[in-house]
Amino acid sequence: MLKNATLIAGPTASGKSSMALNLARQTGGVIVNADSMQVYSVLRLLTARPGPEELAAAPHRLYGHVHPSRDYSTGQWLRDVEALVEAEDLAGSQMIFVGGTGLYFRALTEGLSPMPDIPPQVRRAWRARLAEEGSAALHAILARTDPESAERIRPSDGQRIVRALEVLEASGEAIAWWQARRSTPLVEAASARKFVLEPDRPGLAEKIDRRFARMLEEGALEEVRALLGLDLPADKPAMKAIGVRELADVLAGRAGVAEAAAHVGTATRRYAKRQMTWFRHQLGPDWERLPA
RNA sequence: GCCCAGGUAGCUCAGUUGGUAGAGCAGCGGACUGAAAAUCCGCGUGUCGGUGGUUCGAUUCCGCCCCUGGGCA
Repeated sequence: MLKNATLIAGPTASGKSSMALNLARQTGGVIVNADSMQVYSVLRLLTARPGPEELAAAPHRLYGHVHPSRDYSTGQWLRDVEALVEAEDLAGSQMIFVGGTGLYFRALTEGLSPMPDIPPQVRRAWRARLAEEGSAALHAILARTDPESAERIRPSDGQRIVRALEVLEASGEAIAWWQARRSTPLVEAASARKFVLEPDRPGLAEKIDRRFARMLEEGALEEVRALLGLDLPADKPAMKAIGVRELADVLAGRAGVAEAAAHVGTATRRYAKRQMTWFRHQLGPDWERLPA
């Protein structure tokens, strides 16, 4: 278990990366990415991953190390962190986890339930049925096979319904059975310094727009062109990064740059709002809230 | 200056044969255990341009004024 780690959570564009960098410079610590999109290799600009200067100023780990064709996940990230600590013998060093994915922080400090591997064909089959039959029909199936989970999951929440169904089919056990247990947390919460950045909304909205303008100047369109060149299925997580669909529309001539920028702004503000809601209620009072 | 059209939510607009109003978008609140930048749920936030008048009652009808767009001069 890692002691004395530093955790920095915050909504997108709140300045958490530079806070982590400053801290790493002072302490000689290692920065570890806790953001579900910054793991993907081709999306450096669009996911606001640290650039060459930042990377040179302090060690950064788990950034851009995943090919977008892969289905990454919280569990995979946790295993990557574990392997990293092992491989580089980081247990005694200052580790700084930074990112915007609340679930990753929870997995880190509270552990994650063990889950069965899902055979790809099982996953594909349920997803296909979701697309064809709709979430309510699958919820009805879940109500028969795993009534407890069906009770907790809304009939409209297709993603969670499919998850419950695939875990049940792959393992023969209900997802609640798996979730009742938890792995030992990787990070000792009590000795960790935990920060949440809480920017004011209007200021954040401005920063989001300025940042996207900069992304465009630096070549975000080319980045999306490269991603599209991989010809990946639309349901790959990397394809869902904010800006991919919008800039794909620009490349295809379906939208202008200004229109795309407006849509990206809206989507990013909503994302930041969801992040802030998550941090507000899902992270405990032991997290120090910092105005940003 | 005159003649039209319009002024209703942050934006674009609907509507009320007179009983203080509702859509879309934006926004806000919330849920969250391997897709989490995902997925899902909930919520109109309003001097109906201003001011007089008619009326039990005006955002609605009438007068005047202001503003915006178009036309004629």
